[in-house]
Amino acid sequence: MEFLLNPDEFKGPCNLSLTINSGQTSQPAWKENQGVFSELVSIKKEACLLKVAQQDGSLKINAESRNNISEKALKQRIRQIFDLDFDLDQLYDFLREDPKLEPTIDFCQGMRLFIAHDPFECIISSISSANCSILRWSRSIRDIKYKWGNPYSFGDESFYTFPSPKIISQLPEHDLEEMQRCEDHLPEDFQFNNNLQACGVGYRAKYIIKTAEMIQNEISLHKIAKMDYGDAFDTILELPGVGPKVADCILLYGFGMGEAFPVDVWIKRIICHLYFDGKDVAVPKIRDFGMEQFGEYAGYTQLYLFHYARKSGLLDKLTTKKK
DNA sequence: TTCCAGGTAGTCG
DNA sequence: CGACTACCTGGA
Repeated sequence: MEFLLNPDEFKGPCNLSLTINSGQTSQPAWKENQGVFSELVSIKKEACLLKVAQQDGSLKINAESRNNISEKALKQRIRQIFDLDFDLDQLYDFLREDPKLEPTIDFCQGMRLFIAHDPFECIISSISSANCSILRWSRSIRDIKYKWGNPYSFGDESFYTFPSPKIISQLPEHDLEEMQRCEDHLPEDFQFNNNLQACGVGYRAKYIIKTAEMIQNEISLHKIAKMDYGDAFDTILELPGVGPKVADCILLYGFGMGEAFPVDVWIKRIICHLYFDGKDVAVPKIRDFGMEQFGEYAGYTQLYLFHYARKSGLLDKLTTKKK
């Protein structure tokens, strides 16, 4: 199935590449080939290979699946993933009211939240991203999918689903545990690599396993999606490896809760520079400030400020000045 | 080679 | 509460 999603079907501009490549921690960037972005996405429980490309202001959508999917369900999913129901022009009106935020508009024209297509994958990605580079956690997620996800082939391309909470919860944590579970007689120099730590997640392996177990047994993602932001925040904070920053990333990029204001060290530096005269203010205070100051636009403001700071050279200035 | 980035959990006051 | 530090790993 192939069709165009025209600009009159969503609110404000949409820059696909900017949205997908802005380093949001919910999911690794989608596979790109000559401007076409592809990913295996579940639509009404049906595995579907989505291909999305920018065509002027429109989005060109191509979808393949074993069984038929209605165009309506497909469109709905696309709107959700790229946050197309959010009115960017309204955001720009808001940003223009603050001279400190106004410059971000030009740098981020058309950039939207890139909402995770799989909330569980988003949670594991976010835990893996804590204290870690984008390159490293993206690799880990890729390895996890490759090792334990279900493969789907479309033409000559292969994609893997992200494994379920049940599967992750039962994985060996590291080499030693994998060795202990193995009853076969193996050569002396056998390399154990079917464990989580072998995917480069480091000490987060135990958090990931325990989190998967809790999601499997006691915490319903379905319910979190329906909670208000405050309750959802308190609930996912219970997951091991999830602190305030990761919780806000999950709620923003995984569940589309726009009032979340994830504060990492970069955002802290940017906010201290812009709003506190370069003074060092503690992270929890920055979070309070952001939520109070930016309200329902806190999430987008965080996204825009970060991208703006990176592209304008402000970020470099803040690191070398070390303040 | 050593050093360092970068959130969370744990400990201590 | 706030301040401090260990934690895996990969890139400088």
